[in-house]
Amino acid sequence: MPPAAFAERVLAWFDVHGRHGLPWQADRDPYRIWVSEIMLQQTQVATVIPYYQRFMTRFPDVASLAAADLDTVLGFWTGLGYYARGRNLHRAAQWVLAHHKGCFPTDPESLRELPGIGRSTAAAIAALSTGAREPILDGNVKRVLCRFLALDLPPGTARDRRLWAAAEALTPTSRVDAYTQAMMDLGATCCTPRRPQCARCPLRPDCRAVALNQVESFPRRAVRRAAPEVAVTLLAIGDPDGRIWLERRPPRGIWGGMWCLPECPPETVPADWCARWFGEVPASCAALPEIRHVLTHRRLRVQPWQLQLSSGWADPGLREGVWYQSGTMPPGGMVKPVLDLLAGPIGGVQG
DNA sequence: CAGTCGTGGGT
DNA sequence: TACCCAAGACT
Repeated sequence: MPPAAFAERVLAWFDVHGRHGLPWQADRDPYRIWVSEIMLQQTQVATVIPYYQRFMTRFPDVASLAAADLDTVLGFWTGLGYYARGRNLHRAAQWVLAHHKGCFPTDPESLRELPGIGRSTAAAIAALSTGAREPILDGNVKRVLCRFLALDLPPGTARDRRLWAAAEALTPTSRVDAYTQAMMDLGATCCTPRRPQCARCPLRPDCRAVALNQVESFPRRAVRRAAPEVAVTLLAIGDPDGRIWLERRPPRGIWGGMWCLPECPPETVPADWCARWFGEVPASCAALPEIRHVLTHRRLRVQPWQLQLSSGWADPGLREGVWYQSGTMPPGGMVKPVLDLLAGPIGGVQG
């Protein structure tokens, strides 16, 4: 099957069955496309849409994003996960202001200089915003090509080399923007990881995985170890005004740059920790129901404690953070377990 | 280069 | 329930 025929079939399918009304498809503004591509990394379309709408309303152009505080940006990223994307997005916007006079680049070389943009994302932005012939290789395309070629290699650089070569060879010379969107749509809605709808696939007649009757065997999966369980103790310390103490997590690592309840080291008694850092033994100290929170590489057993300070001048002095009134504007991005606690046990009781 | 980085949804 | 995985990039 010649490459031109491959693209023709994919495009014909796309014209009828592709997704055409997505919020980031209204125009070819590279800034808008960029934000969508970053949000869509490892995140499904349905999850992204509300976040994208809010984000674009608050940051309609790269200048407004660059001018904002990182806290404000991460506030709009709260709940999306992989918060390095938000941090990189903010840094990249400032890079564009400094090095491109606020005009968002569309060539792959300039795009690759921006933090958070790898080879595939750079190609996607270029292809979608200008129609340049730049092959992409995201998870959708990898799955489609692994099946079409019955490529029986484990995940890794060797397989990626083959897939990039195939993607390059199959990318057409015209309608590249539509083709790029088409391949992603095909993978997301037809050539799905499980229960693929091969009967509706334009590539079925020439799909080698179909010929082998082993579509779901491709792509080969990585052997993955179970995420280890980690115990985390979070302290919800209330002041006499009913506010909760929040701290910003270090810029790297889990929940980097996000606001969270202070972590009490294991083997340390919460009341002692409070006395150590707040100079006051709390008037009350009670354990709340454990929260189980799953991340990619860890399963957290979050043990929250609720502590109440009685001193009218309670001020940690020794720690960086803020007193947060539940229900008001958060100081920045908040992590999911803390959101849950503030919406439930903490916010409800403390008001 | 293998490990790291969130969260929600589907099965 | 406990997996799997979803428009990857970075170290």
